[in-house]
Amino acid sequence: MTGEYIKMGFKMPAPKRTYARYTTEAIALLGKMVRHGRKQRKMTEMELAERLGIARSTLQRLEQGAPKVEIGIMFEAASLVGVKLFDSDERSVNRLSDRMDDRIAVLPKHIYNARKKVVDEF
Amino acid sequence: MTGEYIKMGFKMPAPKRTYARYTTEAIALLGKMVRHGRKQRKMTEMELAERLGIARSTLQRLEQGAPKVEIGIMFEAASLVGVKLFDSDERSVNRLSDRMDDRIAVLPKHIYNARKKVVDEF
DNA sequence: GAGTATTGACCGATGTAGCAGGCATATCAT
DNA sequence: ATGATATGCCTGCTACATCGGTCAATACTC
Repeated sequence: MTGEYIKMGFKMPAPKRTYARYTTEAIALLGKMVRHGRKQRKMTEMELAERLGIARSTLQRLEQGAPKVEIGIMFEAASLVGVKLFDSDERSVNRLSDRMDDRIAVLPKHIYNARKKVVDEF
Repeated sequence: MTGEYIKMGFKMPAPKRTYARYTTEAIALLGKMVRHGRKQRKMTEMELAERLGIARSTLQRLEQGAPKVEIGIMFEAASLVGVKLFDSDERSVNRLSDRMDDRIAVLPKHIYNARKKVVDEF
């Protein structure tokens, strides 16, 4: 029979997560921008890490483009060294956020898909 | 005397991390864009979560703008629902990445700050 | 050149993000 | 109206990201 689950007495090792190349490169680019911005401002890794409240090792992973750093840390680092997210200032981000709310409000609250027939036949 | 450290016999609770308002709102905006993109494509939370290989609860935190989601997941989600990071396509990101390398190569490898006199005097 | 700060690369311990799952509510199709 | 599905919100468990540290190599100042 297909489609059944087997109850294991132990936890299976987590399948390694994969990322699309575009994702990987976007993160790497952001990391490089942070590094560039940091050097332009003549900050050492240690200084920036301290201002961010993180360990130097974490900042290193961040600048190297590790996909598993907290987005909060990454964005905070970026803005701290002068990398503009969204190519707009704070107010613009605010307005964009509100406009997104409006747009979402227009869409249906729930999404209903074509009923999936889980008949599992052939 | 000031500036001394006191060795505690136990570990102090981690000081809660704070984020600049700009950071918080930038993340919230990205989350809303993901939600908007998902609904436009008529995907349910469950569907998108499965395609991303994450739990629905994680996707919810992501769309709500939680600062502690992995940047890899956030970016993957964004590109999966059609949110362009960097306002450019994949090739452009590649070129930008290379150009960042060039720019960084021009800067000094190490940053040397004015010697910090840790004399702790007054 | 000597001296020193920065960086790159590791590593063990531990707090915590993500996961799995449950339940109540909202909102869609019929 | 009724049933079905999606969403909001919550909780305990576990793997792993972060922390804090060390060491060697680099490359800056003087």
